[in-house]
Amino acid sequence: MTGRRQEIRERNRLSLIEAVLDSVAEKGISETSVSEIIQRAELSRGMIHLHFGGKDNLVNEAARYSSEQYYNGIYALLETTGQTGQEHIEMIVRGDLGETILNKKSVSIWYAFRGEARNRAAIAAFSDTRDAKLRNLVFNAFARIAKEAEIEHPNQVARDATHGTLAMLEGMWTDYLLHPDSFDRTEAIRIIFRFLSSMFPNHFDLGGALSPK
Amino acid sequence: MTGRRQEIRERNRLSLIEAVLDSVAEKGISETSVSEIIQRAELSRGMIHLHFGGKDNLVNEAARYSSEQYYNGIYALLETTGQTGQEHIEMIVRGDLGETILNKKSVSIWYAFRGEARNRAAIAAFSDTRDAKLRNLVFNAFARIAKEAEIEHPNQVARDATHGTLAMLEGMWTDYLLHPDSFDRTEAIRIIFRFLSSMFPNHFDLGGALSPK
DNA sequence: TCACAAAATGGACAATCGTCCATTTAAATC
DNA sequence: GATTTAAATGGACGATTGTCCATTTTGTGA
Repeated sequence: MTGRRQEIRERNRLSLIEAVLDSVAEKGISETSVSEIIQRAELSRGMIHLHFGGKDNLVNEAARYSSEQYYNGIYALLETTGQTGQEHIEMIVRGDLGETILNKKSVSIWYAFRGEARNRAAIAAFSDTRDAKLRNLVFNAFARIAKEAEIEHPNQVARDATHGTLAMLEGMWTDYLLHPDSFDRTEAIRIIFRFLSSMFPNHFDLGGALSPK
Repeated sequence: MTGRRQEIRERNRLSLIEAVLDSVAEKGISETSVSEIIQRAELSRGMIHLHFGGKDNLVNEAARYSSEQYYNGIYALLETTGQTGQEHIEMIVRGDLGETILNKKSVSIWYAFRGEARNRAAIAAFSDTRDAKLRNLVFNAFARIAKEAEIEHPNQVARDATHGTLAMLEGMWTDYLLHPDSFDRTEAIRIIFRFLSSMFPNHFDLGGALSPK
């Protein structure tokens, strides 16, 4: 049997990353120590140095991993929906605010890393990557919608709609962070579509995307 | 000369709080140690224990102080403007995104504390207070606007507009956090008013508030 | 000016931090 | 089954953490 060695190695590596994320979610970054991590991963002290060369690198890898998980989740959803611009937007809004992507653990982790982003270039970079990818998806959808709507300055409107929608989603995440138990996903989604249906009445209503005429 | 003793005492107390905020802004929460704080405040090691009973209490006080500063800033602006709903909204939007309130230091501090909010009840409480006060101001303004606009369900619309606008402001702060140098305040403001002018075309345009007819 | 007391000092302290490496374990190869 | 070697272990290490208090400083009132 070959490869077993490497298989265990990679499993341990992943255990460390997941231990960091669990700890960050439960206790915050400042209480995520080496002792805390290896205890959760049920591995020995030296493993962090062996696999990552130090605690900081491990934390950075955990941030990257978490960021990739988010984007993969959104992207997977996009492949299950229709191809109109408004369908894409609806899927992104519903996905970004759905239980799978927005939950207590993910939001704790995300904001914990954000809080460190200003002082850790590596973490800021992953935060950015996630943003840029999503922004592109959303802009392409709004660009199509704005063109179809036959309004003036469709490109600028698409840019503004992208910026505004993403900002609103971001703000909804903050609401959830601060009040996870009273947060109302349905209401959050309706609010976003209320704004979008005012801007593009032929493409959205309060319930989400409209079929093309 | 009496009171001089207490005056020095309070100045030192404040120095400690400001030292915490400076350190959090520059190095993040996890690197804000007792040594770092007393070095910045140019005071002795024992002062933290003497004035606050421990480091955690001091950090909590710093979070409260910072939160109060924000609200005071917004509130001061409100007193310099007209009294229509749309003027209030415009002032809050412009104020919240203006240099005085939104700058590199304030945003670093705010997001650093947010990242800890999930794991420190005291900090979450201040975060909430700031939110609740602002939410109230904004809702009252939109309630007047929605009533004037003579639309259906004015109360629900006002609630949604409040929620959406605050979420967008929140999202703009995040943009600034991640890209303080390329962030465009004018653009951010225009985007918000683009959304608002779609919802309330008689009250807003891309430039902000409209005079009542 | 002197005695009193409040405030500030700065070092001692145990606990914990992250790093590193000599040693042990166990998979892979012969 | 014996040998090789990569991976994992866990304790030693110096540095740093936050707390606390015996001592010193300094403003206040007699």
